[in-house]
Order: sequence, then C-alpha cells, then structure tokens
Amino acid sequence: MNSTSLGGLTISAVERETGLSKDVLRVWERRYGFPAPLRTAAGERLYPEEQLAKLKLVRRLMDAGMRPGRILSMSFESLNGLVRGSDSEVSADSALDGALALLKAHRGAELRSAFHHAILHDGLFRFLTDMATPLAIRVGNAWMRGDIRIFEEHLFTEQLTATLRAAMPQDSGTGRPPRVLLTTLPGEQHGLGLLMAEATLRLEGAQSISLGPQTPVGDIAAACLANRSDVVALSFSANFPQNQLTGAVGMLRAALPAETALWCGGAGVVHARRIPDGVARMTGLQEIRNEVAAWRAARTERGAQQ
Amino acid sequence: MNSTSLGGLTISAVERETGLSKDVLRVWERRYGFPAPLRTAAGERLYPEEQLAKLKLVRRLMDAGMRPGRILSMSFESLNGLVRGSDSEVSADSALDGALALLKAHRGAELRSAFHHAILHDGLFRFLTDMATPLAIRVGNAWMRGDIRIFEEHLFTEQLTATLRAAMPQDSGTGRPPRVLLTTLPGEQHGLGLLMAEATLRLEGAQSISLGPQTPVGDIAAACLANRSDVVALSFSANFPQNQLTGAVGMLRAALPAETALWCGGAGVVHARRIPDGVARMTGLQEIRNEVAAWRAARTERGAQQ
DNA sequence: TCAAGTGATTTGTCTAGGACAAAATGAATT
DNA sequence: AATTCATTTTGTCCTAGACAAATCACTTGA
Repeated sequence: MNSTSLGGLTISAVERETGLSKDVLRVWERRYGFPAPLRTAAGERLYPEEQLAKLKLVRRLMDAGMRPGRILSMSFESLNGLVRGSDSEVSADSALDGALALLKAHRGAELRSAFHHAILHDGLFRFLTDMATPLAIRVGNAWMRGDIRIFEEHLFTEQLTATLRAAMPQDSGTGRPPRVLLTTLPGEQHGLGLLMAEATLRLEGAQSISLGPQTPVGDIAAACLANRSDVVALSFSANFPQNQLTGAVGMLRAALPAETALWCGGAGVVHARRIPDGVARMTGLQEIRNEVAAWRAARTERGAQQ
Repeated sequence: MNSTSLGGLTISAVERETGLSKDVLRVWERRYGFPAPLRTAAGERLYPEEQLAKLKLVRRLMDAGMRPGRILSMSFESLNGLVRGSDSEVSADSALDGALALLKAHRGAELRSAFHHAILHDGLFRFLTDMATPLAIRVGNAWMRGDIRIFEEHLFTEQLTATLRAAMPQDSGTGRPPRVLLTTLPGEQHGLGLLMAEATLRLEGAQSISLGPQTPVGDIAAACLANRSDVVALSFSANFPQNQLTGAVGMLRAALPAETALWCGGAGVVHARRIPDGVARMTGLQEIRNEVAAWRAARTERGAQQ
C-alpha cells in the first residue's frame, strides 16, 4: 500500500505529486519512452523517485513554455541546466533581497513583520506595486529555477495573504460606485492577484465584493445580476491555461449584460493573444485606478446628459 | 468547447464538478446503467445537467456511507428525500437562520458584521464550534440540494475567510510548543477547515505555521524538517477523494520522522475507511485542544523522566 | 514588415472492455 | 460480543487505437 516501501510510487501518487494526469503519464511512456516505470507483480506501474524528480522538472519547464517532445529525452542534469539558465535577475533591491533571505531562512513571522512595516512606511498601494508584485515575480522565478522549494513558495504566499487580508481596507457600505465583482475562473490556482486587486479597488473607494477564486462562468453571471454589479473583474496568473482564457472570457462577456464592464488583469493576461471585444485588459494595479477613474468620468458625463 | 451550449458537460467537466473520476463514471455506466450520457458526433460522452445534479446527490449520499449499487438506480426525487432525511436540520437556531438569510439576500457586508459580532459576544472558539462549523455544514447541504447557488457558497466562504483572518490570533514568536505545521494535500479544494484549525491552535498558544492549501507530500516532509515541527496537521473537506486519502497519508507518515506526530482532521476524515498507524484522526475542533493537551502532557512526563 | 491563412505535426484526452486489488458485507465460529 | 473467512461489491489499472485541439512552419496578401 505504502508506495515508498515498495521502491516506487503508483501512477495515482505520481499524478497527485506532479499534476500530470494518468493518461498523460501513460501516453508519454508510449510515445517518448519516458517515464519508464518498473512494474509490480500484477503489472502495475511503479515509478522510482528519480523519475518523479525528472517529471517535476519537466512540468516546470512546460509551464515556462517548453514542449514535452523536446525535453523528455534530455537527462535530468540537462533539464536542471535549462531551468537555471532560463532567466536571471540582476537588479539588486535591498528590501526585496532582505525579504527573500527571510523566506529562505523560513522566518515566516519576521517576513510578515517586514511586510507590515513596509505597508506602514510607504502606504498600502506602494507596498503592492513596489514590494508585493516584484517579490511575487522573483519568488515565481526562483521556484522555476529550483532555487526555492515549493513549501517556501507556499510560505511566502501564506504570509503575504495574511498580511493583505489584515490590511485590507473595509468599505462597510460606504463605498462609492462602481460596484465591482471580483473572482477568478475555475482552473486558476493563485488567489494573490485577486487580493491585490481587491485592495486596490477598496483604496479607490469602490464597492468591491470578492467571490474568492474559481467561480464557474454561469455563476459569475448570476452573481453579477444578484449583486447589480457595474463591473466584473477577473484575475489571471501566469499559469492559467491560455487556451481556456479566450473562450471562457468570451462566454462570460456574452452572458453578462452589455452595460456591465468586464475587466481582466494579471500576469496571465499580459501575454494573451487576443481579448474579446468589450473586455478591458489591464497589465498592472495602476491601470485599475485609471480604469476606475475613467468609469466614473464616463458615468458622470452620461448622467449629466440624461 | 462551451459545455452548456452543447447541451451537456464533457466527462472532464463532470469529474471536476463531482469529484468522481473518469474511470468511475465510465464503469458505473457499464455496470449500473447510470449515468447514461448522450454522445457527441465523435462518440464522446455528453452529460446533461440533470444527470450531473443526480450524480452530486449520489456523491453526497456516498459521503454519508451509502453504496453506489444501492442508490444509483433510484430516482432523483427519491435521492433528494434521502438527503433531506439524512441530515436533521430540525434544530432552529436563530443565529444560524439569520446568517443564512443574510447569505441568501447577498448581504455580504452584513453577514461579515454578524460574524464579527458573534466573535465578540461568545469568543472565537465558541464562534468556530457553534456558528462557523454548523453554518458551513448547512451551506454545504443547501448547495447539494440546490437551495443555494454556487456563487452564494463562494460569498459565504469569502466572508468567513475574511472574518477569520482578521480575527486570527497572532503568536508573534511567543507561542509555546508544540510547533505545528498546517496544510492540505493537493486536490483539496477548501481552505476553511485549515483556517479554523489554525485559529484553534493559536488559541491554545501553540506555534502554528500554515503553508496554505495543496502542498505535495514530499514538500510537506521537507517543510517539516526545515521548520523542526513537532506536529504536522492536515485538513480534509468532505469532498476530498477518499481513495487518495489513505495512500497519501501513509506516504506522508513514512516520509516524516517517527517522533513527529501526524494529525488529520475535517469532514473528509470522519468517514475515512482506515487511517494508517501512527496517524491521529480528529473529528472536531475540540479534539485539537485535547490532542495539544495530551501532547504537552506526554512531553512533560518524558522530559521529567529523562 | 507584419497580419492572416493553411497544412503538417505535436500533444492531450477519450474510447472499449478485461482484469484484478482492496474494501465491505454477511455468515460461521470462537 | 469479538474474530475469522468466503463472497460480493467497488474502484483502479491495463492496452492500444482514435481523434480533437493546439502549435509550428510556412505561404500569401496588404
């Protein structure tokens, strides 16, 4: 039952650990000869730890845009070199370096204090743009290169989430328009962008309501109607499957009333090929502020005309 | 691509919505004649919404201990009766009813105020046991029965999460042992249980560190070593795939040092078939308190002997 | 020079039914 | 009551083929 005691992992365990489906694991074996698991007496696949490690590297490189046919035949060491060489950071920012050092030393509480201090010192919005965002990018890159481990990335996310939720401005019903409905689509793994967008909107005095991550398209539309939202805002991380993006956003655009604005933001939307008509794309938190201002200006104007 | 426009959902979509694996969906169809999806021109399964609804009911009843062979042949209405009968919500708790009414009226801010007020009135622990937990169960049941929409469940989760994170006791390095590492396994969708467990541990004065949800087994073990944790605590929602539970927990138990305790809690663990040796199962927040006390007692005793 | 096709290739997911391991049930025994 | 054992039920894994969707490599037209 316990896989490590048997000298390998079952295909279910590998699916859980790597996020690669059983179908993919089997078809890669058939097509590319890797992975090449051992077999139990009953003929079931048994993956050694080394193959699991290589599969995790492959997974990382594929998230960075590589294709399995190219990289599955390479050795573990070559893949490691690829991951390391993929990008380098030369910019030396002392605050960011300090935070990264705390993270690598697993000093979660101190990391949180550093965040808190930065918010008090520079204000929440500057913290978001000058510290949280670049730090998240660095952590993501470091994870891709294998410089930090997954649990360290989790620790970072958790501390930043806790900090942001504690610092989140409460609107307590006093917010002005627009009423914004915030969420992510199903399949989106990261909720940090959502929180940062929510904080920015609240700072602008907008009435923003978050549904949290992973709301199906039909339910976003239903929530928008129930909430009488002026704007629906979606957050996309770099990992979000690009193929789903255009289709799902188009579906949502069609399901929403024409007068409801649809805003998309986050790293996943920067490199998106095409965005459907009637959908705004914003590549940074500053653009949220601009868009809120533009929305208010347009509404005032129209209100004056009517 | 769009599932609803095709008049049904693909097998992947049903797997995602119900948590039933593709293999199970196909073998049920073969053995019991249900589900009986339509087919696309290419011969691929296309599940109508009604069958999805029935599958969700079946899933819920199986979580309550029923077996597929018994219930798959029953009608949607009969199953609905079973679900209604199974959970006795005769208890009319005015606070819970009030909160549920606020949720159904989409008054998120007021719901949050109600939570906040309850915490101030009864204390955080009583709030968790007497309000948050039963309310989460009611919301889950109502969702399964179709009495509330998914976005309403999201709204509930988001408001409760925000409340808990704001009310979370900070340990700021002053915590006493045990040092607890909190997370969930990959595949776990819900993070509320984790937050509630974290709050309980902090109330006990324990040094608890959360990695957030969905940490792979290998990385949990690495984090445990790096953090020198005394205890690793996992949270399982009712939706967590039962088949994976035993295997993954067994793997983790094997990967952790023998002196590190492993605690599993949450609705997903209540009906678990078997828990590996050396793993504690706790079915409520109170048990966390007991277990912390027991851990401290054992440690003092051993310390005195040595 | 860049945008928009077009065909070829790559890649992921689906299908079928058989096989069997693990768990639950029920009956017989201590 | 608690244990054992056989029987049923149930979930997972297997193979290998098929094909849809995404991407690449290339051409065409503005």
